[in-house]
Amino acid sequence: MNAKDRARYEARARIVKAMAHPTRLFILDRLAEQETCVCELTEMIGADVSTVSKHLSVLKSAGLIKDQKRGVQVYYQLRTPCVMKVFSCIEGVIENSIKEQLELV
Amino acid sequence: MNAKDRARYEARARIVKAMAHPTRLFILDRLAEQETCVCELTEMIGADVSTVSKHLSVLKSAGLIKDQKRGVQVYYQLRTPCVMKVFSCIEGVIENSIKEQLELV
DNA sequence: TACATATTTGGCGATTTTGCCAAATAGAGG
DNA sequence: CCTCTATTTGGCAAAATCGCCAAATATGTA
Repeated sequence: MNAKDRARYEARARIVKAMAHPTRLFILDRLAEQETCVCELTEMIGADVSTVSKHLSVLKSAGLIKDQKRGVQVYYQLRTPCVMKVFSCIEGVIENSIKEQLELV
Repeated sequence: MNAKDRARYEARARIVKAMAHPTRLFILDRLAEQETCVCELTEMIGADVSTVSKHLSVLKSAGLIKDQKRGVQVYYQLRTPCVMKVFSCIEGVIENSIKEQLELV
């Protein structure tokens, strides 16, 4: 594997890593449905605001979401809808695993 | 967010985390093309065999790949082809980011 | 200006991840 | 049985991630 390929996989990994957390997956799921402000997300998630804010900043630096300030509040939006396709793939993997475990019994 | 939802996002995150490493993304990419043995992957990646083996075990426990022993060698295969869709989504995110950076200039 | 609310940032301890080495395990062939 | 090759596992130190608290910042309002 040459340097160029290595760089490509690292770039991809940066984005996948940004998604690799239950709270961040929840945020993406929610934003796919509708844009939401930090305070609302914080309430839904039930963690410290600073924690939620940091998760948002991870998603934003990865280019997955964008923000828009309105008054005192900051609304976050999904930048690309294809994130949902990723979810359906993941669900497929989970279903496969469950099926297989049933077959073993 | 209730306990059931929380569990669902954690299950998803386990799988996304399994993909969240450049070497593991490379392995998935390669296996999508053709099944490959550990020794071959190790050579392509250029890391210690034990390192590659551990990466493979991460992908396997997540249910993303499966192995098949043939003689002394172990061949790994993709368990679901939809991983490639994830890649195309990721590429889209990367392209969006690049476009936007160009617009800023 | 002073105050209240919303959000981000700095920092810290705790946990997890990563990659290498060394050692253990497994199968093929002499 | 012994040896060689392929692979996995145990263990450890370095690096990254996580979540909370405290403090800083920003904005709307009295």
